[in-house]
Amino acid sequence: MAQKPVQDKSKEKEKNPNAYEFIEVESKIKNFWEKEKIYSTDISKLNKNTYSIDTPPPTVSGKMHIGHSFSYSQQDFIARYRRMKQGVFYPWGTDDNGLPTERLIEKTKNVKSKDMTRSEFIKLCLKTLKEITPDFVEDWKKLGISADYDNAYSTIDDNSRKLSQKSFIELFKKGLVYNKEFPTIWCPECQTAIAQAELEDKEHPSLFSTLRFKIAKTNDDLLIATTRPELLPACVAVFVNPKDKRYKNIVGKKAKVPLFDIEVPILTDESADIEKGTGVLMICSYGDRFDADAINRHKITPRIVLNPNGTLNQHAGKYQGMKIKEARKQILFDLKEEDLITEQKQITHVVNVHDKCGTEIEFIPTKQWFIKVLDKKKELIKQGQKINWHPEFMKKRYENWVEGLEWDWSISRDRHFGVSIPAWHCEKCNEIIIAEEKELPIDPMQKEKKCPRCKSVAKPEEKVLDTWATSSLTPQIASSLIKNKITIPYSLRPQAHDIIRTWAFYTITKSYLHENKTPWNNTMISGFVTLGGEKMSKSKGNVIQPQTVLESYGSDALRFWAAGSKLGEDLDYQEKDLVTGKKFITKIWNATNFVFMNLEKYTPKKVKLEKMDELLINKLNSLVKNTTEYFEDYEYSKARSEIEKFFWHDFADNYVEIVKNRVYNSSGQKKESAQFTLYNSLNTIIKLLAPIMPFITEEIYQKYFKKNEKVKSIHICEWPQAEKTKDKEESNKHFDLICEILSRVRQEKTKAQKSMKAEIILTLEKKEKEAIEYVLEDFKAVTCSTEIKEGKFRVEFI
RNA sequence: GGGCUCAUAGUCUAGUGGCAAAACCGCUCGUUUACACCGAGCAGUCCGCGGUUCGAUCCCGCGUGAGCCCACCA
Repeated sequence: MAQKPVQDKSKEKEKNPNAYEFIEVESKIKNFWEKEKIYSTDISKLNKNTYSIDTPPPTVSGKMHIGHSFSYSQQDFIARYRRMKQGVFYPWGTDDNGLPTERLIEKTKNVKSKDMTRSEFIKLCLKTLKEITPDFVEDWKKLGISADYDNAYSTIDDNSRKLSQKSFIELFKKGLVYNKEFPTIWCPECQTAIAQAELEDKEHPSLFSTLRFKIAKTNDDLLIATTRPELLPACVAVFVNPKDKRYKNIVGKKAKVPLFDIEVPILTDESADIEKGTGVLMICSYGDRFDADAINRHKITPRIVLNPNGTLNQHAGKYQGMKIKEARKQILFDLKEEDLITEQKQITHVVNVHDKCGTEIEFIPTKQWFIKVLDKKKELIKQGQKINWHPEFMKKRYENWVEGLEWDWSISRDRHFGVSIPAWHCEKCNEIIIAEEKELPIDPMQKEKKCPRCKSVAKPEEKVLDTWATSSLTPQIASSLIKNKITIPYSLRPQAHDIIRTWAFYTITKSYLHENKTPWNNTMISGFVTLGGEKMSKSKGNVIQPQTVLESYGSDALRFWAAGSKLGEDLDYQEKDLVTGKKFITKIWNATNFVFMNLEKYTPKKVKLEKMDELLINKLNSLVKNTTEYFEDYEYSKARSEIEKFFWHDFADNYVEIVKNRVYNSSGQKKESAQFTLYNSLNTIIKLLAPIMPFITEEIYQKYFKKNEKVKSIHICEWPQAEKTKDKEESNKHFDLICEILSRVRQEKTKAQKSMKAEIILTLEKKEKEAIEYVLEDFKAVTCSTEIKEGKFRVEFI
C-alpha cells in the first residue's frame, strides 16, 4: 500500500486522477468529431423527413461575442436533438460580404477603401478573409456548434455571388427592381446609401438656436428655431400652419435666409406644428425625410448643399468644403457676430445614425436600386403569419416592422466590396442592360456591353448589392451545396431578435417574391445577453468575452448556462451560473465513475427487475417523454431543468444511495437488476443531455457505452424512446413517496445532528409502511433502519 | 406617442387555476467503499388594485416600475 502524504492534502486533491479535465476532453472530442466527420452532410441520406436548418452565417467582423455563443448554443440544442431524432441538414456559412467586412479590413489593414481601386481593395479583402476566417470559425467549433463545416458557403464566394445576381436579374425581369434618383438615406462616413433597417437612434447634445430670418421688403423679423443652421443655404421654403393666426399676413410673401442672400417662399402646410419652436418650419433639401416629401408636394426645386462625403458644396458660399459639423460651428459663430440669433439653448435630442459606424445620416439624392416592398406589406405580413414563431410574440415584432415601412428596400451600396450589380446603363437611350444568367457571377466593370438599340458602349454599374440582398438567400445558397436536395420551406430559421427587421424580413421577402413560399416553417428567436440588466456594448465597456469563459469553464458549462433561459428571453450573465454548470458536469462525471466502478466485466443483459429498479426506470420513461416534448416545442430550458432535477435528485441523491447496499453487498439477480438499471438509466440520461452538453456526454459514451451500442458517436445515436408502461403515474407517485419518506428521515437525522449512517428504528403511518414493503430491504439499508414499525412517523436513534 | 416583453428568496432564474422550485450567497449540522466541485437543513405579502372562480402568483382589466423595438426629434 502506498503511503499517503498527509501534510500535502491540497496538492493531492489537485492531482485527483479521476477529475474531469474539460480542456483536454473538449479539445479531444472536437478533434474526434472533425476527424470522423460526425456532422458532415451525407447527401444520399437527405429526405423529406430531414430537419433542415437555415443556419445564421456569422459576420466575419471580429470575434464571436457572448451573444453569439448564447444564441448559437440554443439553436444547436435543437439541431442536435433533431439529428438524433430524424437527421438534419445543418449547413455552415460565413457572411463576409459588404460593409461590415469592408470596415473590418479598413481597420485591421489601416486602409481606406475609397482611396484604393476597386479591384485592389477586393483583392485585399479576399486575401484577408482567407487569413482570418479559419480562426474566426474556430470559436464556433470550440463551442460545439454541430454544423457541417466541411461544406460551407461564404456570401462572397462565386456561388453566392452567382445566386445573388441571379435573384437580382429575376426580380428585375419581374419588374420588382427599379433604379431611381431619390433623396435617400446616406451615410457620409461610409459614403453610401443605406436602408431604413440600418438606422439606429442615438442621443446627441445639440444647440437649439432661434434665428432671425427677415420678411422681404418689410424687413420684419421672422424667427425660426433649428438645430441645423448649416442647412441654411439649402433652405428652399418656410412653412407655417394655415391655422396659425400669428403668421396669417405673411403667407405668400418671401423670407430672407440669414447670412445667405436667398429669398424663399412662405407657404402654409399642415406639417408645421404651431406649438413647436416658433411655429415656423424651415424646409431644406434635405434635412429629413419630411423635407423630401414637402419639397415634392409643393413642387419646389431643391438646392442640394451636401456632397456625398459630408462636405458642403458651392451653394454654401464661403462655407464650401467644410464638413457638416465644422460648417455648423462657423455658421453659428457668424450668426452670432451679426446678431442673428435671438435665443439659444443646449438640448439633447435623438438622431438617426448608421448602425455600422454611428455617424449621423443625411438625405442626399442619388441614383439607387430598390426592390419594391411598400405595395406588398399586406402579403408580407401574411407570409409571416404562415410561419410558426417561437416564441409566438416575436411574430408581432415582424408585423410591426413591416407595417412601419416607409421606403422600398434600398439594395445598392456605393462601396467596393460586395456582390456587383449585374447591370449596364446606356446613357444615350436610357436603356438598362442586364447580364445573362450564363455569365454569372459577373463584374460589369470587367466586361463591356453594348446597348442593343444604339450599339454604343454602355456604362457599367459601379455599385454593389447590400449584403442583406445576398444573405436573404441563405436557404437557396445552402441548398445549392447539396444539389438542391432540400428546398424551401426549411424546417427552421434560428436567429436573434435584433435582426428580425433585416435578415428575417428580407429572407421572407425574397422567398415570397421568387417562389411565393415562406422560407421556413418555423423560426426560433433568441434573446440577448445582458450584464447587470444592461445591454452589453463595447462603448459601455461591459463586455464579457466567450473565449475567456470557455477557457475557465468549458463549452459544456457555457452551453448549460445558455440553456438556462427560455427561448426569446434575455439572460443576465452571471458567473455563478457557469459555476453551477461546471459543478453539474463534475457531478455527472463522478456519478459515472460510481456506476462503472460497479460494472466491471458487466455486459448488459435483461434480468427480472427489483421493484425499486422498476420504479426508477418508469420515472426515467416519464423523463424521456417530457424531454422529447420539450425539445419538440423548442423548450430546451425546460428540458435542461427537468433532466438536471431527475439526474441530481432522483438518480444521484436517492436512487444511487438506495441501491448502494445491493450493489456492494448482494449478488445474483438482485445485484444484476441494480447493475442493469444503473447502466441503462445512465445511458439514457447522457443521451437526453447530449444536445445540451455534447462534450462530456460524448466522452462518457466513448469510454463506456460505445462498445455495446456500436454507433460511432453519441450524437448520431437514436434518440431514446419512452417505453409504454402501465400505471406510470402510480409508479411515479410510489417512487416520489419513497424519496419523500427518505428525505424526512434525513431531516430528522440532521435535526438530531446525527450522521446519515446513524442506525434507527423507524415508525411509519400504515399507508407509507405499505409503500415501503415493496422495497423493504433497499429502504432499510439506505435509512439504516434496524426495524420499521407502524404508527405515527417517528425516528428513534439506537 | 404606438407596439411587445418582463415583474417570484439577498442575487439570478424555473414554474403552476388548489402544498411555490433550483442555483449562487449566508448561517446550522453531517460525512470518508462516486463526489468537500459532497450530503441534510434554514429564506418569499409570487409589484399594487379590481374582476372571473369554490379557489388566482398563474386567466382578464387597470395602475406602477423596468427593458426592447418603432415613430417623433423646427
